[in-house]
Amino acid sequence: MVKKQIENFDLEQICNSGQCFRMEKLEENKYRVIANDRCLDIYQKDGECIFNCSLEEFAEIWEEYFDLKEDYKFYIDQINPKDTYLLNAAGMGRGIRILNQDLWEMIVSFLISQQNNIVRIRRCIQNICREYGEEKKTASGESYYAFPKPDVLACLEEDDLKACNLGYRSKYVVRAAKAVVSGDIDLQAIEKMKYAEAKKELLKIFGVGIKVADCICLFGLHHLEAFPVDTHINQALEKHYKRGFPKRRYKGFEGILQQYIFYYELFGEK
DNA sequence: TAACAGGGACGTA
DNA sequence: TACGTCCCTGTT
Repeated sequence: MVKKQIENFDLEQICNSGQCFRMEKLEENKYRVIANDRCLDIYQKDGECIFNCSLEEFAEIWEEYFDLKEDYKFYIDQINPKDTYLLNAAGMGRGIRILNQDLWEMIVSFLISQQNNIVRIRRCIQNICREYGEEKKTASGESYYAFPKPDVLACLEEDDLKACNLGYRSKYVVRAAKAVVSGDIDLQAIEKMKYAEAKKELLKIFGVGIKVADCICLFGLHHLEAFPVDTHINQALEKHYKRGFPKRRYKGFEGILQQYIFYYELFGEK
């Protein structure tokens, strides 16, 4: 067990921020996340956090995963004091962090996300993991499923994932898996690229458009300058930034602010 | 019951 | 650049 006091870290907010589809609230103050082929339970109350793992595992895996070495207050402090909308948004979503998630998992997750709602995205991914992911056990003997690797999904027919509720997105995922296995898409190479180049490469994947590519860059590659624009963000920008969002002022961490805006639009009181 | 929208992207014009 | 279409589910 690892006990920590952490600023700007709220699991409920991260859960609802729509960047991670394999994190769930088990009960009040208790959360579970599956990532890196591992399953972790976390207790959080009033800023105090208890990670149910060894100190070694925390240092090697989860500190990085939850981006805990980054100082988010530093970014929030740079918000224009006159921009009350953004201040309010960041004030409400200040516990959000951009997780360091697996690139392949993010590609699949956001292929599925298009024209889809969060509840169903979660279920789709759950179905895929149960059907094609490796079964694992927690220390206490509970079983869970890892995210299926590309080579497993590459063996499928294009429509096979319709059984997992993906609908027309099934062929996107299967084709992406085949592209990774064939070498047409080189994940390790993409991980070394800068934002612009990585985005360009991701756009080659069938089913990946600009918005999805930006989501993958932000959540799967930790390019904090990626600023995904979906319908919600678009509405917010039209309402509050008629002259455009001041990306120059916030160069290099626009993606963090995007998350505050997104979260505020979904959960903030109007 | 039917219609509609939901964190888009593709193909065609 | 614009528009119809793709699949499924929960909501109205």
